[in-house]
Amino acid sequence: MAKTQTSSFSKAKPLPREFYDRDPRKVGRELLGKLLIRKAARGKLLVGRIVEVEAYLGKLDPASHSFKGPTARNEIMFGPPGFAYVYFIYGNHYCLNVSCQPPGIAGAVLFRAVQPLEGMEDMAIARHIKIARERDLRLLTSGPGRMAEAFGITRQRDNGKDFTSEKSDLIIAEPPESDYRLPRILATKRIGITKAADRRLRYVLAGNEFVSGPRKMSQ
DNA sequence: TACATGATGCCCT
DNA sequence: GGGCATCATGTAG
Repeated sequence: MAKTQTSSFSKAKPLPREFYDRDPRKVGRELLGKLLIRKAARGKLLVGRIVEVEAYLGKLDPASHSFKGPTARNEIMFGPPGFAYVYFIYGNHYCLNVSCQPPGIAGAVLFRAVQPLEGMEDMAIARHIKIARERDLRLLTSGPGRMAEAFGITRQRDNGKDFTSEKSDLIIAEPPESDYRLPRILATKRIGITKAADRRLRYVLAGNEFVSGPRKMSQ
């Protein structure tokens, strides 16, 4: 592990708006392997490789928050693609999504887990946990609520943020070239929903340690 | 104004 | 594997 003075991720450029201007199923699959980057205070970075996402298909999808049409909470999903939709759930947790498809058409991809690559110390502080061994790293970002907490995501701070702006402190970028080869992608049922529960709209990187919940095809 | 619900995680068996 | 904390939001009244 070579320690570098400046992060190899500091020059990462956000993916363009067009990337998100498509069906959430396509966006979700293609987000796997990409980097979620939070530019924190004093030039510090939090970086994770996206390993698990779920697609939500707006008015075509009873499980989507936007199924019944726009409200104050979900309006971001009805706006332009590439913006953060953050919601609070179960009285405890925030979950991070990115809006997809053109204005007027709701759709989103939920980020469920990333593999931490940089800023693990700060993530551990944000999560209020200690990392004693390698396998504890899972506790940082495996699961949507954990991941959001590790990255300091809140609705107040991040809802409506533009993932595609160079000025944004929350972006998604292509990993540096040659650094990574994409594994196989598995499509499984989504987690924790009751409506449209049989649709395989959860996408995970096969065999990745940091995927939350089932890592194989369920039935 | 009241109430039911939930795209979760943690702790206890 | 199961129970539960805890509150923003939507919907009904």
